[in-house]
Amino acid sequence: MAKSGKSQFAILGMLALLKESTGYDLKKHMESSTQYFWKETFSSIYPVLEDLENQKLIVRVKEATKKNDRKSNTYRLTSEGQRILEDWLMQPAEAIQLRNELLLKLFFGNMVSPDVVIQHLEAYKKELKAKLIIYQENKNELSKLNASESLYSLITLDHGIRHIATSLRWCDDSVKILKSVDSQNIE
Amino acid sequence: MAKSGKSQFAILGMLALLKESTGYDLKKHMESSTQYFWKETFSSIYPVLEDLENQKLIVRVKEATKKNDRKSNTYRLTSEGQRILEDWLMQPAEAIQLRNELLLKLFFGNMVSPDVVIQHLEAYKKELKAKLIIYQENKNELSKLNASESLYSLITLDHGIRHIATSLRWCDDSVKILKSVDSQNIE
DNA sequence: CGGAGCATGTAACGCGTTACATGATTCC
DNA sequence: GGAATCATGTAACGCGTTACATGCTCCG
Repeated sequence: MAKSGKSQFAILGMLALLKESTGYDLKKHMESSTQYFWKETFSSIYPVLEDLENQKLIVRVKEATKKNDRKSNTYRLTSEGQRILEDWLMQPAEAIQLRNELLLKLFFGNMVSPDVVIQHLEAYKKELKAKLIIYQENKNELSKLNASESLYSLITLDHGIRHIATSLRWCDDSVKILKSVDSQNIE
Repeated sequence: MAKSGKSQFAILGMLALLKESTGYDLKKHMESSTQYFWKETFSSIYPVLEDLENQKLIVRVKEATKKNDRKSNTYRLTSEGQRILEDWLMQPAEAIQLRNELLLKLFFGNMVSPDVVIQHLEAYKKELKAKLIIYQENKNELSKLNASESLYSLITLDHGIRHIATSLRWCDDSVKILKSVDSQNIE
């Protein structure tokens, strides 16, 4: 019953990292670390947490007893939860199948003016640049920690940074191509 | 009623490209062109086609009359469909929010042996290499056409190829890092 | 004759997202 | 006092995926 999927493992993993956490805090930490490849909403976190508790994969170490500190539920992994998490970590990851609306629009680019396509690319560039700044900041922060703590965060973050750089170059090159084609048509 | 979302536009766009097509053929063409950033299943295509017809965005130009050629329905865009498609093409594309299971597993990499992580990366590399070959073949095919026909296909395909190349390099570099860390711990 | 490919659909399910709803606490 | 943040949840919806179900035709 209730959610099953991958959210479960994302939450389990995050809980393992934090040792102890509330649902709220789990989300905050995801926002500052996994946000670019994994997000959860409160609407999935709380039911999943309940589910996980029912499955004995996590335990509530602090109850929301109406009048204690901040009416928050704090959870911790059980050894069974630890085992399930490790099992999942060892399974091969399923290939992602993305739906990229920008690429879909570009693919149909000949149905509109090249200017429209160029505008889409420019807007995308803007997004990418903003993201790049954030990622670079994150990277700087992580670099201050010792390697054993930040190793895997840095590897995943590096993935993001490299892909942004690649996208940025692709945007620039594509815009150039479109502009040159456009000017040829005008002549 | 029935599907709305983006599938609608993907199908509308593909129909515009093909001028006339059956649902089956639409899917075949997507498989050989947009598959790496957009896919549709028969279970979505047929209901969407019905929906689109009800909305007068497409018309059935050949009916499946039990005993005509192959009992297939052939559709074509209406001018209204053309308009709706162009409207959508001009709207800014929504940012994709991906869920990348591989990255999630890597992020939690310190909970398992580095070998497990390396295996994930190697498996991913294998996938990427297989894809790269297909994309490169597609690119060769497209290069034979004249530029105006293949321009946008090449741009989107190029996006895929570049990102694969980037991922491949990232995998290699990450494996190297993990192996060096691993050997340090053994000492 | 048999298998691959053509062709169309339905039903159920999974599962994430959005909107809705509430209330305490901290800080300015 | 009021905004921002902490904190938790429910209900409905959207919408894609999987499994199921069927039948023709072309080719060897």
